[in-house]
Amino acid sequence: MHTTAYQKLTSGFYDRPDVLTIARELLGKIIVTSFDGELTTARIVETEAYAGVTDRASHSYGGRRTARTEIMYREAGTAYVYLCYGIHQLFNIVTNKIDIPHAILIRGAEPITGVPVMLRRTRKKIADFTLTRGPGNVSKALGITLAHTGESLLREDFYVASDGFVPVPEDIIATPRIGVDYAGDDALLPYRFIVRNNKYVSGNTVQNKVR
DNA sequence: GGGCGGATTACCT
DNA sequence: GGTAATCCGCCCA
Repeated sequence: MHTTAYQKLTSGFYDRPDVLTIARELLGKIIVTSFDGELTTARIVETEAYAGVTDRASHSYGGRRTARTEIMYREAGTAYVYLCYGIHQLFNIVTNKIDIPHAILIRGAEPITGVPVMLRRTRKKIADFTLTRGPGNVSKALGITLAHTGESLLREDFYVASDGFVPVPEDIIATPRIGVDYAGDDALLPYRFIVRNNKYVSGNTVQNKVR
């Protein structure tokens, strides 16, 4: 498997005003990491949009700027990685203009290349659907850590690409986001995008409800 | 300087 | 369905 047919997404893909459109279009795209010469790739099947200062579920709600959230205000195509529950490192992609803190959480992906490397990183023995299902597992399998927060996705060893595949519209479902009950009414917004019937999508209960 | 809780996961009953 | 694991970020003092 070579990456020569992959077209790296450019600044223009990320630098657009509608974070929901970008989150939807990221379905089917491929995350590529080649840290320490170890190539791992996986096709995105689940995303969540976080719509900046007006979104109560977002870390940047109300324009909050801290050492951690500062990354969200950077240029489109920057990686925002943060620690959740003291254990899991969650990978987001910053979108829109500088100072507009939109971000998209990558919640699920389907392994393509480098499964043995992913198995070692996750300390799993078998490559079942849990390998890259759920945001914590996606980062772990692809080797994405807190050290990558603030880094550009336009670089050579960490980016998102297209191989021309696009899910048909009927296979894309929008649902409420997972684990954001604290956000009041905003927890009900359909800002989560999933590929229908894909086993690498988390939260199947919600998926079934929406069906 | 201290206390609390989370954009989760895996393993338990 | 319940909960332990595990720790940084955030807020308040």
